Amino acid sequence: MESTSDNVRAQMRKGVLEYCILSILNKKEAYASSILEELKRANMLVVEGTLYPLLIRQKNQGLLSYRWEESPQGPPRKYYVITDKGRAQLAEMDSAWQEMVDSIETLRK
Amino acid sequence: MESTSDNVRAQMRKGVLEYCILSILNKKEAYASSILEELKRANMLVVEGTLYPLLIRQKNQGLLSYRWEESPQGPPRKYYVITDKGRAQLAEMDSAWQEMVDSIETLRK
DNA sequence: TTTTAATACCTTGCAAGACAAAGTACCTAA
DNA sequence: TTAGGTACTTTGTCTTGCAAGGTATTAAAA
Repeated sequence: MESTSDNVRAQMRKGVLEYCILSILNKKEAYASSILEELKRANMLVVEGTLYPLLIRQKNQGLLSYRWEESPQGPPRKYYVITDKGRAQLAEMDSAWQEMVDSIETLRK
Repeated sequence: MESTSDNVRAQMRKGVLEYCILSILNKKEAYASSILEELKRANMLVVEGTLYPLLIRQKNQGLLSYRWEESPQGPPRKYYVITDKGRAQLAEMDSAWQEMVDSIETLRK
């Protein structure tokens, strides 16, 4: 049982997820599960099957790097860190996002 | 020759296109080519191969209807009109959009 | 009267990506 | 040694954006 509203939100989230990930990692390095929690807090819910491939793509593009770190409990964590290239991309995304907000406002009048 | 910036913008546009179409048609009925021009004016450039299937999908969902009208020059035009269901969906999208703007702001801090 | 150009709509095939679901691996405590 | 929690990864499906090519109508030029 899923509302229309959920579909709408899910659809809109697409394309901005990369921006969200870079935004989160720009503040503080993080591992996938903690990123999921932060997205949840911001009402930008995403699932594992979406996030993991996305992180790998961004890493392959040189926007992120990572290092392994021991966990207090459970298996080691893969901490992702934003790179210089990632920060440059984030700056571009800031402009792109602001432009899109303006465009929508124009269309809505 | 395409800049990174173009990719970023194209990526972000995805998922908001349906919102743009409904926004445009909420103001005034329009045919595909005129919708393309309005999107271009708002810097939300889209191509025919994206727009036509999208209009058909929205029509099949009952968000739009259409009627044929003679053109002053050339073949007849298919004017799309937003339906009551389409307006309800647009209202949902307004909330969804505003929430997303807020979420991004939260993430960017 | 054929050809050209402009306008308009539509379809096909490919590729990217979101997601559900299932799988692998590590660690601790009962 | 099994159960449960944490964490990362992969597979398969479905949707959708888009390039490219196609069809149809009209009017004006050659």
